[in-house]
Amino acid sequence: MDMEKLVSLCKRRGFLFQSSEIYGGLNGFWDYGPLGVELKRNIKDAWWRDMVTAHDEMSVTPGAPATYEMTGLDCTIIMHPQVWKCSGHYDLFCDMMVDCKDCKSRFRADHLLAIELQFPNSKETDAPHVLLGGTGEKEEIIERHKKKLKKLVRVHGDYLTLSGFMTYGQLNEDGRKKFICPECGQQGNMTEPREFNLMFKTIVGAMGTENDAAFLRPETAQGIFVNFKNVVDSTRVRIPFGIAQVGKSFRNEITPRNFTFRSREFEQMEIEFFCHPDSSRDWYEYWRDRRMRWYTELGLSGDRLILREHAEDELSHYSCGTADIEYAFPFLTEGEFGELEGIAHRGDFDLRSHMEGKLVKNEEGCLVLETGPDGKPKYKGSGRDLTYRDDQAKERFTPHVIEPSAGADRATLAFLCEAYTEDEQPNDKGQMQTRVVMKLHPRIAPIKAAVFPLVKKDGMPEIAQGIYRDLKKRFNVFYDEKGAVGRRYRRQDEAGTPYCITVDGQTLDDQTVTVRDRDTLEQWRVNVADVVEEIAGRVG
RNA sequence: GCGGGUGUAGUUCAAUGGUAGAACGAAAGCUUCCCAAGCUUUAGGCGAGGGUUCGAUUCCCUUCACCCGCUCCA
Repeated sequence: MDMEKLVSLCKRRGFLFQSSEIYGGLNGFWDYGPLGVELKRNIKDAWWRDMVTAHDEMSVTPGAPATYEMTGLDCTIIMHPQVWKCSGHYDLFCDMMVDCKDCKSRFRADHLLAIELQFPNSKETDAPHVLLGGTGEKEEIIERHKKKLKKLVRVHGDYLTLSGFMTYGQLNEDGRKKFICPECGQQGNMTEPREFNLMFKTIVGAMGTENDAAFLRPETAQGIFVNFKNVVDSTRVRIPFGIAQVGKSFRNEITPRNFTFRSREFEQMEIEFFCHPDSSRDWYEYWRDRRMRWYTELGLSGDRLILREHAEDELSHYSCGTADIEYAFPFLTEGEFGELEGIAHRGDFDLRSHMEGKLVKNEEGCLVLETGPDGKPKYKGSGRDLTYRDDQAKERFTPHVIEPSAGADRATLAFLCEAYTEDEQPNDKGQMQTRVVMKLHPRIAPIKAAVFPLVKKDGMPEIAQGIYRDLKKRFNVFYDEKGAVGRRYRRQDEAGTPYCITVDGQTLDDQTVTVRDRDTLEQWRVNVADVVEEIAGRVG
């Protein structure tokens, strides 16, 4: 499928517009049009209903290790700045970056390492002093510069590497002059480390200063963690249980690209599922499979949708298991997949972070409090007790967290891509014509049914309008009496409307109307009185 | 952020240093008994800002956006 065709259909039919388009647009921001807002809301509603309100906490859901409860939250976008310091986002998202002025490569100042070389056997008193730049292991960095090294060794003899890495950020001015770019080999050509903010910064208070800086949330999850105790205290939920939240998040992405796939303002659908450490692995597997099934059931086909378990070395420092649900978006190259949702086993990292302060992994692989140069905690936690007391087992523990975190905009985009179909259908003269049809699952289709009088006379519009009013009480439906009926059908095809109801001459005799299926073009007759139930039974 | 490409009507595209045309779409009317039909009519555009020029949609610069590649992607 050609992405340009989908983008143009989205604009033409009102699924998606560029934000602030009349002013030239704004990179990384998109608006949902009249059809798009319905589609996206249907997706969010389906998610909320399937995950939260329709969840049966009294019986064991198929595949689940036990019964569990689900509840929801809606937290603010701006939160206390300490939240992001303890969660690790502040350090991670507010980076110092270094660019090579020559080849324009960019590196994180704290990831760009320097290996210092000495040439003790050199006959020259002013023996060359170089710092090899690079990322990764020492051997990798030396390998990267091997050409240059060979030349140096020929002139100056063998070299010694001084022990210990230094990051570029730690180098003094002299060191930076001797630093060699790992990409192009130019020496002393890097910029100073510059601030690079992936979190949107704002000021709280009309007279606020930099001291009142706050951030728009880069994820919804933290609102759930900091409210964990509130939920436990106010709802009588017992572990295992999950808290769901749908809401906007913001990231100053370096390269927003690929339509809405990487936007700077986006909406997440997240669950933080709290369970006992001993059963966390089982719950992780449950949520991984449960979430995968959700997409499949709403129409994302098997071969374009994959579940990808992360390799050990790909895991975040706190995670002991992560899987991505990925979709083969048409704008990606063949064989590539884009992430729709990540299901992460986060252990007790988050709750502990907000109790104790920002955590890091030590040499033994254990999470410990990160300390600053003065030996004190770098970022202090809340000090609140976020452990959980199981009265029945008479046990107190810090719950482990399973996090299925889905992108609502990415899901919407995937459903749009999957739905876009072109087929050949005959026109009224029997000639084959290309038909564009959005084969959206009826449950998420923006318009559930359209009602037409076949022609605008003989009382057909009146009957059709009556059916329209009845349907409108329960569904988003559309009425149209203008022009040829074939044109009206095609319009609905592009909007993804699964059913069209047409009042014709026979209606006047026997009170039946035709129902047309969007995908098969089949038509069958239904009594006017049964239309609402007919549609209800089909759109769920 | 870098390199390349592209910005003309709602969409897809033309033409042009002398202020723009088509197709489809949209709207109105007539006609029409089932899949973008026909006839009539209407509305609608040079991404933005500078510069060169008597005059710029066209040439130049800047900027913004989109596409491709690189980079990045907790």
